[in-house]
Amino acid sequence: MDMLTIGKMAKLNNISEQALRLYDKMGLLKPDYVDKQTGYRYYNIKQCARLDMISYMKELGMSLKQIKEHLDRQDVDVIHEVLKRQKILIDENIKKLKQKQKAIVRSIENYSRYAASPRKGVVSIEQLPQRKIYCYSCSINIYEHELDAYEYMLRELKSHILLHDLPMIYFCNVGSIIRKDVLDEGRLASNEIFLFIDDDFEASNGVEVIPAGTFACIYFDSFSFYKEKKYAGILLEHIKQNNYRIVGDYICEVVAELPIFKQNERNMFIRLQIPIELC
Amino acid sequence: MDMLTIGKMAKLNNISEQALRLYDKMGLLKPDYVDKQTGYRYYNIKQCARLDMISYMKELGMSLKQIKEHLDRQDVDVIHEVLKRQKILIDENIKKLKQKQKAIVRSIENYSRYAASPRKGVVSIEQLPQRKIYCYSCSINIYEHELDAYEYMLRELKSHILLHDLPMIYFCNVGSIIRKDVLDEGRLASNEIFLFIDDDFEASNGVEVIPAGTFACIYFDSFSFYKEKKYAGILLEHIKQNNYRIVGDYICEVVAELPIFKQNERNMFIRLQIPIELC
DNA sequence: CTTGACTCTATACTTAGTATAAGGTTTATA
DNA sequence: TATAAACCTTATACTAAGTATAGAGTCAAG
Repeated sequence: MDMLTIGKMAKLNNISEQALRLYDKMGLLKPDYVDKQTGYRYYNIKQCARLDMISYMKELGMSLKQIKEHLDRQDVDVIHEVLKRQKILIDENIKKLKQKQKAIVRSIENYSRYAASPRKGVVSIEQLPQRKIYCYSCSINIYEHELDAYEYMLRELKSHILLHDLPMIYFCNVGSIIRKDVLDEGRLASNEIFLFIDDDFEASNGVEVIPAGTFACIYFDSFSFYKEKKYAGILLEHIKQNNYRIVGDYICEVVAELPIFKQNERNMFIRLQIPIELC
Repeated sequence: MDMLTIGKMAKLNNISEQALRLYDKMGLLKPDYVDKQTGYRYYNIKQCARLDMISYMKELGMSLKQIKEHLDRQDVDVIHEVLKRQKILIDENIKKLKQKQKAIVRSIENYSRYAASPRKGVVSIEQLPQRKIYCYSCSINIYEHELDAYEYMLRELKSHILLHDLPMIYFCNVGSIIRKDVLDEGRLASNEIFLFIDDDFEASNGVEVIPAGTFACIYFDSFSFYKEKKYAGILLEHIKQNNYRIVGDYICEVVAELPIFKQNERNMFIRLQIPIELC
């Protein structure tokens, strides 16, 4: 019966010597024989079985502590149970990753749009697809306040997302909405902000559809409500001049946020959009 | 302009105070103002923008160090690049998780089979579906050696798996195969072990199909080649007695491995199976 | 007998924080 | 104005699963 030194055991199992020493110290895998004089560890090849079981359980997401407990308890049914639990976890994980993936794809599209956007401050007519949004009503009219209030509202929205276990990645693509009737009255007023969400998003409450259609759009950098009012003015004036008919709600979309900060302030790339009918 | 204490800033952003102190120390997010007398940190609500960006980048899988570097460099294109990189990573991740999920489902089935298996040592006739295996040839005839050699071979296989970047989870469902011609000569000899793999497994080399069909099976616990020979004898004798015709390779499948160790040895639940035709 | 490869223990370090202690500050209440 | 509650400070230890390193001892081959 040949004994394996720690180095050979490690190489054989594609694991580090330190890891084996750690397992020894934890009592997870004691060497078959330890030389009392030198402290040298010697392993039996058959101990690979236990090492396999350890890495299998590790792969299933158990901590070394948990693994030790179960192996100590000689618990036959552990694996079956862990497998079942793990299956559920992985299902959830896959679902979350897919959601995240979609949000990332949308983000990528948005950054491309930013890079290839029409000239800032110039009105463009665009065909936009149907989009789904998740609305959140806040206590104040955001156009009556300044950026501080907007930040507070975003915090509210973020807490709301967290509370409802929505993917945080949605948070990077927000917007605000002015309802058509309010706009028709010539007012800029809103107490609604929203997130763009996926088509297959499941939630009964607060989900709304922005229909596909023709939109008059205008792009600008950075943000203040003063600036938004200015560009909204240009956009509305253009619509009036061209005799377009407004057929839906006004949308202010944060297309992308830039990781550049002046005085710690948000640096956003905005697209205002109003659905129209060409008469 | 109201200033936020660390506690308020933390609560507003669903983050711990310690995390904020850490970000301060790292230079990732310095408070707007620090009282020199008391050391109290005071944040501006607008700084939430930077905190949002930090958590967004964190969500995208960047370390705090990386985030700091990019924010310090005022790097506009980071996000676009990180997003693209992240998309690829997530794709891979999803693929791996799906593979793992399948292996887990198979493991669960196997454990159920173990729990509800026919009496040990009794021959049963079973219809088995088509299965795909990934064969690995080893240098020796495994039936001429003892368990030590088998363990060494498993190590070889494991390294092979790692090298070819196959999911390690396959490793929990292995087997060995005795080719029909060898069996027909009345010999128990093999230098092939294999892994059961998924239907959609992509690899041109070494992949083989075990056709669906009727199998004579026998189950037993634990393992030694001596024991396998004994049960193989019972199985073959049964086949001869009943005048069945052997129509394919002999399979020794490790249905499940139990996390119970005597003298550090592997404790396996085995199913021997020989494809037959009822005459 | 020496050299090189190997092993030992002990300690520090990693990440992104959490937990806690001991002490100072602010704010609300009595 | 006194005091208590709530809050803030720094410093240290801890988490998980190791990795990296130093300094000293051991083994095997030539």
